[in-house]
Amino acid sequence: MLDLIFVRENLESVRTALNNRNFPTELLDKFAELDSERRRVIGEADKINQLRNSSSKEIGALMQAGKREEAEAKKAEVSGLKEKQSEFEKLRDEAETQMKYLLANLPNIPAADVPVGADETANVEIRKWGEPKQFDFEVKDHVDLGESLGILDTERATKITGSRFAILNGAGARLERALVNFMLDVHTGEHGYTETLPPFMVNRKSLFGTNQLPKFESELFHIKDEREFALIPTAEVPVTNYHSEEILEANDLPKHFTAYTPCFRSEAGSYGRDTRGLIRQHQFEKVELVKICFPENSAEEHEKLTANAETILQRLGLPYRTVVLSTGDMGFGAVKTYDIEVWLPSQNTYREISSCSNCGDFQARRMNLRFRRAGGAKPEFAHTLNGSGLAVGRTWIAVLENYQQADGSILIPEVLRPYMNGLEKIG
RNA sequence: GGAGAUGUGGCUGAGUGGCUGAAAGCGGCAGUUUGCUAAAUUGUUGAGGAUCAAAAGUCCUCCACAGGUUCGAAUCCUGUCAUCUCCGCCA
Repeated sequence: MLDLIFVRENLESVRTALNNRNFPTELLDKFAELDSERRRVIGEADKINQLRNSSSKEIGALMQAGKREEAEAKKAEVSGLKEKQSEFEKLRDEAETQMKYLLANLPNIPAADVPVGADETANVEIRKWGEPKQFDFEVKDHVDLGESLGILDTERATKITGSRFAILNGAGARLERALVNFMLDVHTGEHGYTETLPPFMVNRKSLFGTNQLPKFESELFHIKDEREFALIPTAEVPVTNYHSEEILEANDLPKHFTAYTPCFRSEAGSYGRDTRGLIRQHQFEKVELVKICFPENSAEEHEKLTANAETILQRLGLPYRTVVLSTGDMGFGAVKTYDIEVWLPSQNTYREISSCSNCGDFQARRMNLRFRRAGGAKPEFAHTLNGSGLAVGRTWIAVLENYQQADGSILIPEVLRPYMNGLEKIG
């Protein structure tokens, strides 16, 4: 959420930012009018409240002085105020709600160094690691590999649940678990993150805090229950909200969390895409990285977080490239986003395996996450960052495809072998 | 699932209708004192919003949350949520 006063004072640069994001600006067109109306009705409501408060005090004084008749006269006078009061409070609440709706639906302002462009074609590759391996046989994709090895079963998952679900078996399930443990060990042991295991369901307030609501309701799986919980689409939701509604001490910052969770996405708008295999599932596993930090450090923390995610791919020996998303391709709440894309031989291309975003104070303002600098300073909004470190399902795919052998077996990357009971090869 | 209790500021904890944005203590901050540490002592110390060029000042809102009663509510009433205790059930 953008700051009200910031929008008021920078209306044109906000408009430019929306245009660069291919975002409609009609909400913004209503801003000035709504802003002055809001201030007007707040002023009116305050004035009435002030009159009521002072009159009530007078009544109290008169009662105490024993002047009953005067008090009764005053009472009659004040009771006439009630209607007017509730009328203006209603107007005020309405204006506040409308302003909040407007602000809640405006995306974040991209950082100055984000490439301006309409879509993903304007993304800029900033580095590349590893060389795609040349195979001297015809490569198979992860579905063919996994099913012939008996470690992947999509048909039965469809029977049990539905499309876009999968079952991993035997060494396949073990590989998934090995990847999770490997990632968590590196992030906690070497990168200084604190492991956390959050709830897999969250309330609507938390979803608002991390921008899933109000705009992305349809991408969530909602629990049919009067409590209105939803399954988490990413651990970013419960973990970033960890300190919502709090004022942290300066020496509490920065906070670095890593969390392994399943993620649930309805992906309502993507029925035609990636229908085969594990690329796009309604349920997938992810190891997430979340940081809460000082505003002045968030850009640097963003670089480090991205590097932390890349480390996993390097250790696994998986070729990847990192791109910075253009203004037209980046997410709603981000100031700047790096996507890490892993090489998939079967598709002969790089595919997203991690998305690392600096959200600035956008989420912190939504969830009222603040900190106080030493010396009793005014509370300020913290900055929040998040990134996948990594999407485990897609890493599983990348391992199968990049480490496949001519006979259809899978060589297990060295770093994973200790997590797989020393197993060197599947198949 | 059943029965009961409780929800006050960073923390502990007073406060059963008006002078309470809220006693007291702790913590924090600033000063004084002490050779240092520690201690003592004085003062100060919540958040959001409106007004204002800005600051100061003034005003409004907030005692879990949402409603209600009243001229007036932290205080009375209703609902929700959370926590605790006991019983049941379960991993």
